[in-house]
Amino acid sequence: MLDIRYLRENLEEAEARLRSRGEGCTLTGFRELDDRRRTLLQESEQLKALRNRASEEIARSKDKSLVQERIAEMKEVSRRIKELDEVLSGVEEQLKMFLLTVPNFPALSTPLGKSEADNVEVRQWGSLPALDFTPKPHWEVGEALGILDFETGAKLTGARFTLYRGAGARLERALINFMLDLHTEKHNYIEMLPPFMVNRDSMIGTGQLPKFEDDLFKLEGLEYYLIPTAEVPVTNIHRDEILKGSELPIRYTAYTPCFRKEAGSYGKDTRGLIRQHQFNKVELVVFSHPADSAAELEILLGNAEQVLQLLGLHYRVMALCSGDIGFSAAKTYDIEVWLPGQECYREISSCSSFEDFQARRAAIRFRDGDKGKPEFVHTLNGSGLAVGRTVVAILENYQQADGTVIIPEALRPYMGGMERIGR
RNA sequence: GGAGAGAUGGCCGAGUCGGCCGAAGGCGCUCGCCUGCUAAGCGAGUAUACUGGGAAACCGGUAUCGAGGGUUCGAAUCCCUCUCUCUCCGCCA
Repeated sequence: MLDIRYLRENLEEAEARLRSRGEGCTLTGFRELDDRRRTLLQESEQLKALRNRASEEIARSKDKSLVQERIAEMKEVSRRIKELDEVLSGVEEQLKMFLLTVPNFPALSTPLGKSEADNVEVRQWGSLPALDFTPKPHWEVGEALGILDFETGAKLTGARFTLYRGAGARLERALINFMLDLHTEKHNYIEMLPPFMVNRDSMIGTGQLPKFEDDLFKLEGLEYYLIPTAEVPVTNIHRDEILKGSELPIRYTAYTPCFRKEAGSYGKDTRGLIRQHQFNKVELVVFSHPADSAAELEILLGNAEQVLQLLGLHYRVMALCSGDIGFSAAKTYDIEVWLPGQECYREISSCSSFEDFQARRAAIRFRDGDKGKPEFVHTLNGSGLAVGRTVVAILENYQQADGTVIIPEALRPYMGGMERIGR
């Protein structure tokens, strides 16, 4: 959510900043709604002040006829207040809905651009694997090894669900543990295991709702949603709290499955593990002092990159342009891993700073020292990494001519010493 | 699922027959005093949001005692609904 006072005082500037996200991001109607609200509020509050004074007078006064007169007057005042408050709460609801559906401002350091094509490559790490045969896509590798079973996944549930078997299941679990250990032991994150369903307030807090309901799985008969990312429960841990400035930055990591409807992606990435309705992810979440959030984003990105480096997987880092960053994000880096079987880079992590956008929605604040006003923290998060896509990258990059897959060294301790997945 | 108890400020906890209750008291915390040091003691302060005024310090108004609604001139206090927590029984990993 954007700062309503900033909008009030800098509406033109605000619109200009939003415009870099593309068409359709306007603030039309804000001024009128905001003015209307304040006019109604002032009138209502003045009447309430009058009523409070009269009520006190009634309580103290011994003059019966004066009391009767005041009561009669206040009866009318109360009726008027009720009328005003009904209109007011309607206007406030509209204003709130409006504010909740306006996206974040892109950060100044976010490159300007209209689409994915305008994203900027920041760096590459490693090099393309030298394979002396034609690499296969991971679904072929995985099916041939009997470790990925798409057909049975579809039988059990439907399209975009996969059954992992044997070493495949083990590989997924190994990666989760490897990532969590890395982030907790080397990068100072505290491990969390949150609920995989959250309520509506949590979804509003991080920005999934009210605008993106279509992407979420909702439980029948309950206001609970399956989480699309651990970002939601983990960021909301501190919803409605005032943290101590000295506690910041707070770093949490969490493994969770993620559930996404992937509405509007019909026909896209239909084969393999790339786009599933359910996938595993290890997430990194940081609550930062506002002054440090830019530096924290670089640290977070580095922590995610470390996973790929230890696994020896070639990748590039892209700075997303203003037209491509997500609704809540001010700045986003995507890490794209090289997939030789498909001859392309694919997103395996997305690391973002939301600045105070989520903090304002979720009321996550901090106070420096003991006096001083509470301020909104900055929130950040990133995948560290998407586990299913890491399996994809390993299968494609470490496949051998004979169809077996070498297990990256760093992962072997987590695979019971296994060095290679064969038939 | 059945029966009962509860939800008050950072924490504990009071709140009488509805008014003088943003809310006693204690703890904690902050500042000051005092004492070789520490502990103890003494004094003062210590919620948040919205809103009006002001360059600001700050001053005024409104709201908030789990959430929402109702009764009333007036609700932490009375009534209704919901949520959550706890205890007992049942069931269950």
